[in-house]
Amino acid sequence: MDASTRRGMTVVGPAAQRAAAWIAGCMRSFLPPGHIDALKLADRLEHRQLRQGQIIFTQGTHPDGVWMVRSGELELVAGRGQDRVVVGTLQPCGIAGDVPLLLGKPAVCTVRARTDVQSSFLSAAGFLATLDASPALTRAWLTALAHRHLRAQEAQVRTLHGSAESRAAWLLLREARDSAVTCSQGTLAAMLGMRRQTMNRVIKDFERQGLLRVGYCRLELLAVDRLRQRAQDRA
Amino acid sequence: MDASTRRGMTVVGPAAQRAAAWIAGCMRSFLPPGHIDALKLADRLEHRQLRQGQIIFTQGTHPDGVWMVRSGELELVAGRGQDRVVVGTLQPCGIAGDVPLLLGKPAVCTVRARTDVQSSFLSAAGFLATLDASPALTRAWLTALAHRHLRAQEAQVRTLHGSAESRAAWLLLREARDSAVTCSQGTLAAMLGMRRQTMNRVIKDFERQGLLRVGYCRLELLAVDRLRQRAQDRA
DNA sequence: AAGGCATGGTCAGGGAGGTGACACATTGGA
DNA sequence: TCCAATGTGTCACCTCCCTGACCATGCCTT
Repeated sequence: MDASTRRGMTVVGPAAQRAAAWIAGCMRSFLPPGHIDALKLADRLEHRQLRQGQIIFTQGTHPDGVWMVRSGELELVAGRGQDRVVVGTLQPCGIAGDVPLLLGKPAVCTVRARTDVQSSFLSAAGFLATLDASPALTRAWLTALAHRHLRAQEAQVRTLHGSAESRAAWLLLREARDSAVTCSQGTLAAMLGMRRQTMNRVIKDFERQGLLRVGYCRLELLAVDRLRQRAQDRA
Repeated sequence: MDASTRRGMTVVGPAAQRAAAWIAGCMRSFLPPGHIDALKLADRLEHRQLRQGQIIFTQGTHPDGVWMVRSGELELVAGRGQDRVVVGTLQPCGIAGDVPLLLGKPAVCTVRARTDVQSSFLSAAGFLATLDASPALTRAWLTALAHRHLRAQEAQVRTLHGSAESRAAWLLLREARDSAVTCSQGTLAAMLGMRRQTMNRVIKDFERQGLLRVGYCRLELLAVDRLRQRAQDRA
């Protein structure tokens, strides 16, 4: 924890300023540009590094704060073993833990670091205090949550119907960063409620058709346009 | 439209007061009790009656306001024909249209009145102005949206896995009002991404086992506890 | 270098659910 | 009162995906 974050609200250290700049970047579409309130939030943040595989909170428990992803990826998991379902992933600027805190209910998902993750942590008290202190941030948070909700609804529409091929193509396009998807085929399957074997069959078909290249825990998308077409067939 | 809603913010008519009481009831878990801001919102509301089957906005268009359900049921639909998917339903206190307005994006679902519906309508401008004017209401709205988001995530977890039986049992429990589900079997099937025939098979099985009674566009749940058990088998 | 563990690749068999079809019931409006 | 639209009930067929199994490969730790 940076000493400058201890000095209170009036004096703001360089770490907090960097954090504020990052937050403003994250919420650039949700906050009036250059709004000073980002600093109020940045001041309460605490940097946290997560190792790959680390679990930050578990299904059925109350998170003790909010995590905001700065780099790396988190995944939201429900169930275990054969019934493991990956409800979603959080890439940079993603937020975890706020919904259970707002509702005072235990989390419905376990949140796990898929890669090493740099994150900003905001304690439960700090989170609620920030919302009370800054209407502009509350409004921005509302918009950010609306964004996540829309994404979840889209996912539901896509996972309810369509062949394994079309759903897989859609998922790959959604999960890609720089035309590459970096997670195991088993995890991809768990995002669509299908089995590893089925996902592997689809992926190898795609590879044979030159749509992508397969590596270890890595898929490189070679023909995004043709994949997009596959995603729309029999939607 | 009530004349009293035209008199401005200072004088509040009885209709607005009734609306405020209703809103306070809806958001009782989200707003500090007795908070005066409910009146600010109630003052902008306009009563709207919807006939069964009426569509209030369509997938791909921009809603011109926010609808809040006072009685009856709305359904959120995506796709058409064979690919029709029912993403969710809104029962009393449900809200439609706010997410697209907040994001400035077109709606991903068509919203349709499943029954005759009494609703309160809030224009787009009124909605945004209300959020700007009342931090407490913004905060309440954030919590209400968190609630919907949690519900959507639960739905996704349940629809990704499990047999037709367990998913159907879960859905019936969720959609029931007073131990009865009032919609067609086709619509129930569309909520789970399955076919009418499959849903019918499951329902008739349930009926043979005494779990429910089948009517025209109506299912009466007779053994909620045993249904709940069915919902957990092979989750 | 070696071992353990996670992941990738593949196959045969079986079953759950989709497909298309048809008859009948119910509802609500002309 | 009749008719069209919508919903219910059921069937035979067939496809797609799950199941369980097995081995190969890549990665990390010791």
